[in-house]
Amino acid sequence: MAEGMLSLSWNNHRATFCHILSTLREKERYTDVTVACDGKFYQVHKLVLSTCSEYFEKIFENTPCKHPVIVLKDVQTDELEALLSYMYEGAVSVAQNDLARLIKAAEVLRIKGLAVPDEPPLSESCSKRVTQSRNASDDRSSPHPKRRRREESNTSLQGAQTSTSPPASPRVSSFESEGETHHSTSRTQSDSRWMDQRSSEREDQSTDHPLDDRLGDHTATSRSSPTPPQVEVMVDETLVKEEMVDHVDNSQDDIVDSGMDYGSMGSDSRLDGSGGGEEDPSSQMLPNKFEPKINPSQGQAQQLPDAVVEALAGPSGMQGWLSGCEMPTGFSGLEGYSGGDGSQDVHPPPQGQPVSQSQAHQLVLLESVDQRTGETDASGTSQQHAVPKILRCCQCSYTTTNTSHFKRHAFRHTGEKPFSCCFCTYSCNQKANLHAHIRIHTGEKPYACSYCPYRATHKSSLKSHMFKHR
DNA sequence: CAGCAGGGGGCGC
DNA sequence: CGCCCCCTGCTGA
Repeated sequence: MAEGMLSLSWNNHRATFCHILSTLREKERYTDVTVACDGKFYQVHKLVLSTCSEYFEKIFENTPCKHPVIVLKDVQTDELEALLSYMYEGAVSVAQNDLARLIKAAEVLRIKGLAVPDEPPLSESCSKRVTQSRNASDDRSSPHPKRRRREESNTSLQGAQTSTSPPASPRVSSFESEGETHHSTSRTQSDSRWMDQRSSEREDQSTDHPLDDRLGDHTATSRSSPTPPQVEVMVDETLVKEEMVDHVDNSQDDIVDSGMDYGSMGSDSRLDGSGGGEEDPSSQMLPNKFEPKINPSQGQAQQLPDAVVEALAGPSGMQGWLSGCEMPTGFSGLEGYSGGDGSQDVHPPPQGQPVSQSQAHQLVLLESVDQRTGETDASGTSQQHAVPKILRCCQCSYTTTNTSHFKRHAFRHTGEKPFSCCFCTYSCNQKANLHAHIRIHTGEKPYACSYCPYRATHKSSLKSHMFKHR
């Protein structure tokens, strides 16, 4: 269900991080190492130093004390200051005359990106974008990881960072490029942008979902089967940093666990919702065809009362948010009473999987009752009588003769809300309700009072308003 | 005011 | 007969 997974990007993450790091250094907050150089002391952070230099990293590994003092002898203060600025900010301005001296110091300290090839945390795609943003003169950039590996295989790390070779460009160039890239792909100030972003993120997904689509029949745009997260994209190289899909997977695992808990909780506590008290005793007699076939925990779900079922569907609205302006992710055709009309599950079940058809049956058990004989017919095949069948919900006392209403009612128990607002996270199970909801975004107030300028979004509001005039 | 859910009726197959 | 739309009323904030 890749459609339900969103990749959250902090637009200015790198810039913010660098800025905060520099600020912390200026304020000497959280510093845990002192670098002494030519009589001067610099309060810095192990994390930063070890990140930017394996030299420092090894020093800290072999220095268990909490706040070591590192005395640098072969480095001058201006060089150290430049290198610190480089490490904290990713960039430093240096006079051309001082460049060789700075590189020399960087070599001594094995500063990544300057004297030592930096590790490639960037994804390949990200690297490509960075590369594309560079001009020809940017050959100074850090060696490409693959090329670097070759070099490392032939020479020592020290040898690879030859002083004769041009100094690797500071990572800041990469940061800036990445930052711009993220800006272009992750702005989420509006849901429409979010839609665009998501559609652009998945290049293979060519279908946009304009409002009309959303308001229209979702069958045409629904996805019949959930697709796994974009793992194949993640496995390649190191996209983890950017896409965070692995985190989503983990969260899904968590959801699985919680779902199991919910299931056991529901079966134990029997929190009776609205339908509990009025539940038809006959509903307890489950036809064999509705016996749970998936696993025990899912079978428990079928016994859940409305409140629990709806809680399983997710009270936070996150699912709706996850679906966002996308089409609902999971697709749950409620076989037997949905008629394959493209009912969609925007509330993924706690297992992190869309409600399968069989699962849906487990969530809501519906049976038809012959009005004259009173015989139940779960398969809905007793049509030899002309009289309308009474469709009775097994989860509550709802009865109707209208199959459409019956199916619609089933949404209440399955938690399906196929109609999602393209302006916010709201979703509902009736299109008309979505229309009414969208009025709060559009400001439309179609119901005008004929006696005063009052206008209402709901006709019932107007009706109550009209009492004032009577 | 906004959300929710059920009823009625038109329309097409 | 089923789908879809609109209407309506109830409820809670």
